[in-house]
Amino acid sequence: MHKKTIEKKEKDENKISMINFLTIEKKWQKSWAEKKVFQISEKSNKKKFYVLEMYPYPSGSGLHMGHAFNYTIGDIYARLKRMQGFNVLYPMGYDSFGLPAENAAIKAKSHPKKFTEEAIKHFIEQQKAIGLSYDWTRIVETHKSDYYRWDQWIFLKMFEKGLAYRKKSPVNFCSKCNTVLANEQVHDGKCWRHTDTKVEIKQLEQWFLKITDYANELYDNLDLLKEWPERIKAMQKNWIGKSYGTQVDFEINGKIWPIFTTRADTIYGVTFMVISAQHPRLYEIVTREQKKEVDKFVNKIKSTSEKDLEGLEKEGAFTGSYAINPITKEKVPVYTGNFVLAEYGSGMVMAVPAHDQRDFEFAERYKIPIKIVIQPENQNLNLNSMKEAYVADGKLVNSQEFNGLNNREAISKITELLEKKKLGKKTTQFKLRDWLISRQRFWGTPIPIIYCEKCGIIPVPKKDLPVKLPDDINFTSERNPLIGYDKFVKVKCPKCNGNAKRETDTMDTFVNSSWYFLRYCDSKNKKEIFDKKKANYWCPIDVYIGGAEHACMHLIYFRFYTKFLRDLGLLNFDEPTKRLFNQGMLHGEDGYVMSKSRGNVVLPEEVSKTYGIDTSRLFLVSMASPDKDVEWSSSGIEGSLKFIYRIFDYYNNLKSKLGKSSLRLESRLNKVIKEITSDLEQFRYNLAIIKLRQVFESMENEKQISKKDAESFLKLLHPFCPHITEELWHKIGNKTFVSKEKWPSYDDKKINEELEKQEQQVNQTIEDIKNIIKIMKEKQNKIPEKVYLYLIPKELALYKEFNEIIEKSLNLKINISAVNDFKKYDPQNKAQKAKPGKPAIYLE
RNA sequence: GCGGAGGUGCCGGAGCGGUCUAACGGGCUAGGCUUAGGACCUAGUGGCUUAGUGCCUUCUCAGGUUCGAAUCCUGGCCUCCGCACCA
Repeated sequence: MHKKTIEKKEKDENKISMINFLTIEKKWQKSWAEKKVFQISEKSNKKKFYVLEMYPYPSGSGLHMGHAFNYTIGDIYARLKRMQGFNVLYPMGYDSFGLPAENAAIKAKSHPKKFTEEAIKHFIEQQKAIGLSYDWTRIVETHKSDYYRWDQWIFLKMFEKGLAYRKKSPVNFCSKCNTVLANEQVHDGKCWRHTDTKVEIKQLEQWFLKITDYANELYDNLDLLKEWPERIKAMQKNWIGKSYGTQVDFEINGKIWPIFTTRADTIYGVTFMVISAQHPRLYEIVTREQKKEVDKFVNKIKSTSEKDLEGLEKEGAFTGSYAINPITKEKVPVYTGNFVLAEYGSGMVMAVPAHDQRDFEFAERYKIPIKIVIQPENQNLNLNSMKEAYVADGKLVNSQEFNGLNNREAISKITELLEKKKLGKKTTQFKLRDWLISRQRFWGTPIPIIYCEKCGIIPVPKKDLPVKLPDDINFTSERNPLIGYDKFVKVKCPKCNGNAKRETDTMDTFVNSSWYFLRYCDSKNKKEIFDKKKANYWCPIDVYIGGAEHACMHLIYFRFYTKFLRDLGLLNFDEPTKRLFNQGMLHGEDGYVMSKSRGNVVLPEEVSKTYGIDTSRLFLVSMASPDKDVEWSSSGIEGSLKFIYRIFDYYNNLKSKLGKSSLRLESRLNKVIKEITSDLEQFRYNLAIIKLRQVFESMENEKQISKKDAESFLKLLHPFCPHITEELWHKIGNKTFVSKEKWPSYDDKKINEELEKQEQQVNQTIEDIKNIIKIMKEKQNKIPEKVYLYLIPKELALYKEFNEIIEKSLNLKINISAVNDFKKYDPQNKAQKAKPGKPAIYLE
C-alpha cells in the first residue's frame, strides 16, 4: 500500500474511532443524571420558564423518530432558556390510561397495568437516549392512584358546584371502543380512534361536565392568546361557535316555546315552525291525529345517526299543533323535521322559507306558503320565479312598521320590540355542548359516585378517595370487568349505610390530561392536588408544544379545567399556556405519516448507531421550519453528519488555532449570536442552523480564534447537539457542563458591516478571476497557472490577509502588487484597470 | 358553504419593496484524491454573451401601485387543513 493510502486510511479510522457517538451519548447522559444537572426547584431567584410538550400515551410499540422530532423541539427550547439564565421547568409524564393497553390486556387475559408500566419503562429509556433534558423527578403517570385521585377530587368539586351532572341524552357510541364518546371525539361522524367506524347514537344516562358554563370565556379569551397559531384559534372558535341572535317566545297550545334565531328581521316571514325529531319534548305538541305520522317519521330518523343526516333531503311530519307568532299573532303549523338539531339552540326553529334555504326546501316539499319580507336593492323577488331562498341583505317589506328598514338594522329594532313586550330578548348561542366523560371501560379513572337505593346519587366522600381500580381482576371478556366485580361494586351508602352500588364507568382519559401540567409543579404532593404557591409560580406554561390534532379536544378541555380550578381559588391565571407551538408531522421516506402499520417508521436508536442522536436531532430541525411537515431522508442526514465531522475535526485541532480572533470573526460571531438567539426564540431552528454553518465556515477560514469565541460556537450548537458539545466542551479543557453555561451574549458595537463588505469584495474578486479562467479555458484553450492582482495601495493589506483563502479557493498561486509598484510584473498593462473596491487582474 | 394556511429552481426550503438567478441542505454533473469503489475536497447546476462584461427569461396566473416587485394591492386558478343542515 502507498504511504499516502495508509495515512488516509489511518485518518479515516481515526475519524470513526474519534466519534463513537454512543459512548459519548451514554457518558453524558449518565453524568447529567448523576450530577442532577436538570433538576430544578421553585426556590430560585432566577425568573421561571415553563416548557412543556404534550405528554404521550405510552404505546407498546415505543417511540419513533416522529416523537423524537417533537421532543427535540422542546428540548432545544428548554436548553436555550436554561442557558439564558431562566429557572426552567421541563418535565415529562405519561397519559397512561387508555384503550390500547386495555385491549392488549383483554387479548392476553392479563392486566393493563402490566402493559402500561412496561411501555412507560421503554419510553423513558428511549427518551433518555435522545438526550432530553427533563427533570425526571417530576414524572407524572396518570394511571397511578396518587394522580387519578385528584381527577376524582376535581370531579367531586365540580359535582358540588353543579358542573358534573348525570343526564339521559342521545350520545355517540363507538362499537369498536365499546364505549360512548364526547362530541369532540367524533370526527366527521366517525370515532377519532377508529376512522372507519361510524358513531352510533344511543339514548343513555351518562356523566357530563358542564363546559358550556365557560363557553363564553373560552371563546372570548381566544383573542387574548396572541401567541397561539391562528389556525388553532380559528378551529376552537368554530367549535365553540358563538353566535349572537334573538330569543323569540312562540306560544304553542298555551305554553311558551322559546326559539333562537339570528334573523329576527325575518320574523314577519315565518310561515311554519320546525322542531327537531330528537327533541325530548316533541310529543307534548303532537296531536292524537298526527301521532301515527310523526311516529313513522321519528322511527325513520332513528336509524340514521345525527351526523349522517348531512346531505339528506329535508323531511318531516306535521305535529298537528300551531304556534303563535309573538309579533304578528299569526298561527303557523309546527312540523317536526330532520334538519333541526335537538342540541342546538332550543331544538326548534322558526322557519322563514323565503330567506333560508333549508326552510325553502322544506316548504316546497310540503307545500307550505312562502312569504317574502326582504327585498334586495336591485332585484325584485317574485314568489313564482323563486328557485331558492334569498339569504342576503335588503329592505324589509310586508313587515308593518318595519317596512323600508335595512334588514341589519331591523334585527336590533325587532329585538328591541320583543324585549319591550317581554316576548323575547337578545341572546348568544354556542355550538359547544357539555363534555360527556363517562366511558364504559376499565382502564381509566373511576367516577367517584355511589348509587344508593334510598338516597340516589351520592358522591364518594373526599376522605375515601381514591376510588382505586382493583389489581386482582380478570380480563376475560370485552365487557368492563368492573361490572359484576362485587369487591368493587358493592358498597355501603356513605349517607345511610344501606346497600349501594359503585359507578363502574370510568372517565374519559382527556380528563387526566386536562390538568397534568399543574401536577408537574408539585408532583409528589400527597395532601393536596398541588401547592397553590408552586403552581402559581411555574404556571402558566410559557411554551406548549404539540400537534394540531388536539385543537378541539385537549386544547379546549385544559383551558376549561384551568378556568374551573381558578374559580376554586387554586390558580391566579386564566389560561393554561401563553404560547402554543404546533410542530409538523414527520413523514417517512415514502411521504406518508410515520406509522408502524405502514412500515415506514424510522427508529432513533437505529439511526443513532451510525449517525449519533445529535446528528439526528440536528437533521430533524434543519430540514424546514419545525411547524411544517417534513419527510425523513436517509441521504439528507448525511449532510448533517458531514457538518458534525467538520466540527469535531476543528475542535480536535483547536490548540493550533487558539489565539486572538480577527475583528472580522468577532463581527461575524456577534452578528450570528444576535440572530441565532432570536431565531431560536421564535422556533426558526432551521435558520439558526444555517447561520451556525456559515459562521463555522468563517471559523475554518480564519487562522486564529480566541478560546472564548470557540466556546461561544459550542454553546450556540449545544441546544441542537447536547452530547457532542458537552464532549468537545471538556475536550478543550473545561470542567463545567456546557448545559449549564451562560448563553453567549453579543455586542452590537462589534458587529461591523464594513468588514463584511470587505469580505464580499474579496469574494467578488474571486468570482471575477474564476470567470476569466472559464473564458480562457473556453476561448483560448489555456489553463492559467498564476494570478496577478494589482491593487490600490489602501487595499493591499486586505488582500494580503485573504491571500491564503483566495489561493485555496482557486487552487492557484497569486501574486499581489500595488498599482504604483514600478517593479511589478504586468506584461499586458492590466494594472491601470484597478479601481477602489476592484483590483485589476492578470492571468497567465 | 364557512374558516385557516399555502403555491419559489431537479427536490426540500429561506427570502417578503432595490444589493435576487434567489441563502442553506439534498440531488445531479465535472474535476481532484484513490489500484478501484466509498468517504473526503473543489467547481458547476435558467439562457445567450464576455478577460472579470452585457443582455434576456424566471419565484402559480392575469392585471395594478412604484423610478424599482418573488416581495405591496386587486382578481382568477390550484393545493392542504379544520368545521359543516348551528337556525
